[in-house]
Amino acid sequence: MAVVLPDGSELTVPAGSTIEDVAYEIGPGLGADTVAGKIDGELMERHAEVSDGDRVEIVTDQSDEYLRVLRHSAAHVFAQALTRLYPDAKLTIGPPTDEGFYYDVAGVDLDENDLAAIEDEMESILDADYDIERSVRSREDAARIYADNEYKREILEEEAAGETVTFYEQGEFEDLCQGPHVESTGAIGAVTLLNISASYWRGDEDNETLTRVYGTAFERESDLEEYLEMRAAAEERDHRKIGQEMNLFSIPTVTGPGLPLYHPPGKTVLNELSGFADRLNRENGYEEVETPHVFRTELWKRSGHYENYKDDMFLLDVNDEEYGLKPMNCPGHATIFDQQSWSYRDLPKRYFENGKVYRKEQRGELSGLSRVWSFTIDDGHLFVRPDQIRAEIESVIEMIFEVVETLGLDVEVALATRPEKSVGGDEIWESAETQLREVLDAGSYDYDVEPGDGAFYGPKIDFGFEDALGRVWDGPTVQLDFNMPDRFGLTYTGEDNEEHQPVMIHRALYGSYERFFMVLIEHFDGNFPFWLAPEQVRILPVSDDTLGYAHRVKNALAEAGIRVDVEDRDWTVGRKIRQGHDDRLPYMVIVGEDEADAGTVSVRDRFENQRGDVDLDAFVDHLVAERDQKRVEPDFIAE
RNA sequence: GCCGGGGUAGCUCAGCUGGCAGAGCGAUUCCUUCGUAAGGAAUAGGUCGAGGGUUCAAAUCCCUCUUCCGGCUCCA
Repeated sequence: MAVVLPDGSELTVPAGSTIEDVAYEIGPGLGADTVAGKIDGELMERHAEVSDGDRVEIVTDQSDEYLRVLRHSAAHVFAQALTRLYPDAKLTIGPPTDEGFYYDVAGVDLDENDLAAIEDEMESILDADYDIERSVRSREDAARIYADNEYKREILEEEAAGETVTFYEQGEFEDLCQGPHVESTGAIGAVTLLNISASYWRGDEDNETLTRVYGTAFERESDLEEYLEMRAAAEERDHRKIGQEMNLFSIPTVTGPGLPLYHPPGKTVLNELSGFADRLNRENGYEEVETPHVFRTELWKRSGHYENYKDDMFLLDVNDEEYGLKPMNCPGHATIFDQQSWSYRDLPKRYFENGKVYRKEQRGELSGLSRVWSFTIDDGHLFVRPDQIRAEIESVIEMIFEVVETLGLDVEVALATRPEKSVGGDEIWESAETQLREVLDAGSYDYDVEPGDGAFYGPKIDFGFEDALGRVWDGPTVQLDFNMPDRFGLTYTGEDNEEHQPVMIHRALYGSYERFFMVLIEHFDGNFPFWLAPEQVRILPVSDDTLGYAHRVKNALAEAGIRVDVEDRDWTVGRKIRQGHDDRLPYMVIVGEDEADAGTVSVRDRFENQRGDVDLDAFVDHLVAERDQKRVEPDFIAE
């Protein structure tokens, strides 16, 4: 039989060959270095058998996947150390992740103070350099070994397919595991435990709570140090920290959880964002509407939100009648559409609202601006004929990419399909999902499919952004909805003079302003592009003698619509500059006697570039252009 | 909602094996009028998240609540 190698060539090997055999077939050096392999892209143990036609890739300590293998082994080292210190601990699963590994355990009560001792034990296991050896046992033997561990027995029963299972041994420790692993514990150069939390057995909240310990491992100590420094740097970019430093927003305890307050500088940024969205909406034929924050629950019974999300809504009793704060804007917009009759010639109808919504999310979920109880969606709802669906979705995706590219963000695209809890028939869902998929394919966008992740009323395309710590959050979205128009009885008159049902498209360019703000703060580390910066320019007079000229310069900039202030505190110039950098200003303007006499300014940007003897009008012209073109970085001095 | 860790001056934090509530920054006042990343001095500033308990005595120990953080689960 033959397997296909990464370079596309075919290699003939005897039937029953393993990955390691394939490697030896390629060359004895490679065979000896083989740690694991990939069959059709899936990471496998090096003893795994290959089949005819498989795409086979050899993993050595030079491969990208090696780190994953090493971290899996590090998880075993953790388990070994834990078992030594806590013999009653029951191991469950301990996989590698993108950043490191975790191990879920039961039967122990750990807190963060216990990690240091476990880490010490792990170090000594690395030093001991135990060989990591694979062994094969019968399922009966394995079950006997795990007589006291119901979790491992459950894994044996449900997940181990064959009559035999594999174990990996290192020193006195062994663990049921499919591998692959590194040669010996000494191959793991550096290991650390990061934090401790809870998880549920098999990820089901009805199951027992397990203790999850997160850690990471590297080949070299220097790599670990680099990683820890990176993490520390990422923490510095945390939007909650920067939000405080730049006076953007606060979420005080007294106002209730997840209810952010925007301070003037924060609101300034939000206004710029909504202005940008206004322009895009106007250019794309949207009409702005406005709806109240509270409605009769009757409305959400009609839309289906009440049935699905009643427990997460803020409900009010008003004169013995139930009202609720709006968790979504779409029922309001559908109702507006329903207030008059429409011809097929009127469609598509595109409504838009910066609509504040309220959702009583689970308390443990709230986090800065990324998960909140009150947030504003730049919410658009399109009422379209079936033949208009594709063009409208394409247009929305173009608008989203205009935002993403203007700001230089990285975005992940995902198609989310029908969830378990959903309304509407099979054909409707099928058709909706197919159309979204076709648009994505036609535009040759890279995207993942997330089965079951759609909204209850329809499938959607989600656009995700990473925060400073690499967590992905949903931002922009396009959702196709055949169900809401049905529930609201929406119609238009067709060319045939018959009544037809329009299709609804829900869309948001930012998602929620709150979350998008979080993404921007962390992406730019608070160093907003000029057009977004709360304070765009600060004038620093060298001494009080030039305060008057400083104000004249300020007025000249303010007249051009620049957000500008004069630093008039009794400080040295050095101190003022220091503060200006701490405040993340795009530009500072220093004015002293020389500038006052010449009618010029001295400009300093956030990159510490400076240029003196600058003509004021030329500077203003540049700022206006930089603002209007939404350039990402201050470039007056660079240009 | 679940597990773990936190909440002390406007901000960042120390104090928490019980014994007079602290520092730096910021603010205010005074001195200084300064040329590209922190000039000097003085002063003010606190219901130690809230409530209850133990104690001669609680920021400190115990309980309840609240809120934040890290994960888990959830996310229209």
